[in-house]
Amino acid sequence: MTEIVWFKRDLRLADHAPLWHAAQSKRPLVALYIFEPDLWRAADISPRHYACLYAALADLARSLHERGQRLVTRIGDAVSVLERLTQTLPGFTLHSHQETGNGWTYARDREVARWARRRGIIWREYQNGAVVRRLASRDVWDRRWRAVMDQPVFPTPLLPPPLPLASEPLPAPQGFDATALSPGRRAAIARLRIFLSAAGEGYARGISSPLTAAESGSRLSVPLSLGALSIREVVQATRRRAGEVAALPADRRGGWPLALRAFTARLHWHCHFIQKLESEPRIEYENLHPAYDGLRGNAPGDAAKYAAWAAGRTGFPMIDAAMRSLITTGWINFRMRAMLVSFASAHLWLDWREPARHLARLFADYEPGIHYPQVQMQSGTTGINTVRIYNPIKQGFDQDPEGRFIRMFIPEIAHLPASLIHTPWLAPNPTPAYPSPPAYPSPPAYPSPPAYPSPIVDEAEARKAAAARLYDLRKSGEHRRIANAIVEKHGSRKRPKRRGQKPQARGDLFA
DNA sequence: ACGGGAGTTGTTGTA
DNA sequence: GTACAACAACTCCCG
Repeated sequence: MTEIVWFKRDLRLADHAPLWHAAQSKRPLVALYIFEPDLWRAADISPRHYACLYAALADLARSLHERGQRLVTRIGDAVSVLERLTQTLPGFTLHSHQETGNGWTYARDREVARWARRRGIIWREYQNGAVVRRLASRDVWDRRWRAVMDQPVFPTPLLPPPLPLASEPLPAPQGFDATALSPGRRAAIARLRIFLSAAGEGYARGISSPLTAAESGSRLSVPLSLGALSIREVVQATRRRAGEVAALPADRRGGWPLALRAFTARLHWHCHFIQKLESEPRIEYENLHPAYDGLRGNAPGDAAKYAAWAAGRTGFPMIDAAMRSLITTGWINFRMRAMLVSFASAHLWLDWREPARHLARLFADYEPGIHYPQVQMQSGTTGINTVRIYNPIKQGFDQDPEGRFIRMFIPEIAHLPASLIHTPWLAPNPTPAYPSPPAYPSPPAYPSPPAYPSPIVDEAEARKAAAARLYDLRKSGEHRRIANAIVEKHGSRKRPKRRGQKPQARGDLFA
């Protein structure tokens, strides 16, 4: 009898319930990763995800090796790979975390479950963080989150020696350097230390502007999405740091109390959002609130608008800089993500599904359980959140007053002064802005980049039209009736602000 | 952690 | 010193 620990998006050895329990049996143990070619062809998955995964797997393999074990990699769809393993390992128990992934992994898990039942193989699935499978009610969810995070982490168990099983080598990733995103566990732990000891002090202040967010944010989203760190490990490390800070004299605490509070709140929302997709997987494909069905996405110019948005060529500098930055680095801060979605869904009045898949492919830290609830929230299709339409010009003035971020990613307008860089269409000579052609006739050394486009919509007009349509829809009693049911199922149970407001579940950003 | 307008309060400059 | 306009800063509310 053998224990197989199937690693998915939980690429670590510590705080790993499946590995811990499998190791307690003292039976032979196989640490398995299955490379599933079909998954990597899905519309929301891209080579940059693979580059990150590959780095985190390499780290995992190294850790297993140091503990006298080995990572076994196999290629194929999960059921065939497992079926083949039954020939070498006649009896085994399969251990893995419950995965709240995309529709593809959900379907795959159901096939694996069916296969395991048919073959009489036991598949033990362990809860992932505070995300509860078959959650009956949101009412007790917060308390459960706390209980999970209060539990000590599972230590890395002692592992038995590996079985002589061959690995199939995985393809090398291409075209994306994941190093700066610290995908693997060692890099992630190093980043966590720096964040909690130094970089994170400006967290609350720094995460709004794309100029400062990369340094003052935790930069842990990629390793968290791959499970190279568990949320509980990060929560507990943050609590330990909060204890240290509290022990300092009040005038030596600096920005830390605020920073750590804000960070902890986000760690809490991490599971909170994933729970929404776990409870209602259809929101990857369908509007949470049906009143928005068919509302957008059937106008003649949509394809061109989408293409301009997706390439960072809308003519709105802050939108385009954010998109191009994301394309280049695989990461952008939360506010810019919200702005990008809001612009596609409100100003351009596009259905959120294609934009969501585009962003999923670009976000190296793509976490389906966070992505789809967030996209729907910023698109207004949850029906329970206040409509939030970002003005990209205002965001530019607020978050990048001097235009430094814009200049980094939009060379076409880098020459404009700060007073014009957020509204290049107001510049005296909006189109060319390129050095006049050289006097000699030979072909130019550098292909001259295309001119920066004019804005593809009128900002104020588009925003007002979108707001009017959304608010109009929300007026109906039918809309409200359904929204109340949605709040009951998904809404945060945090108390509303004091001052004797109605004690109902909040329908705001955090719901 | 939406934006913008209206209304309110606070500050400054001027006669 | 007082009166008051002009304007900034802030809160509240609604789409």
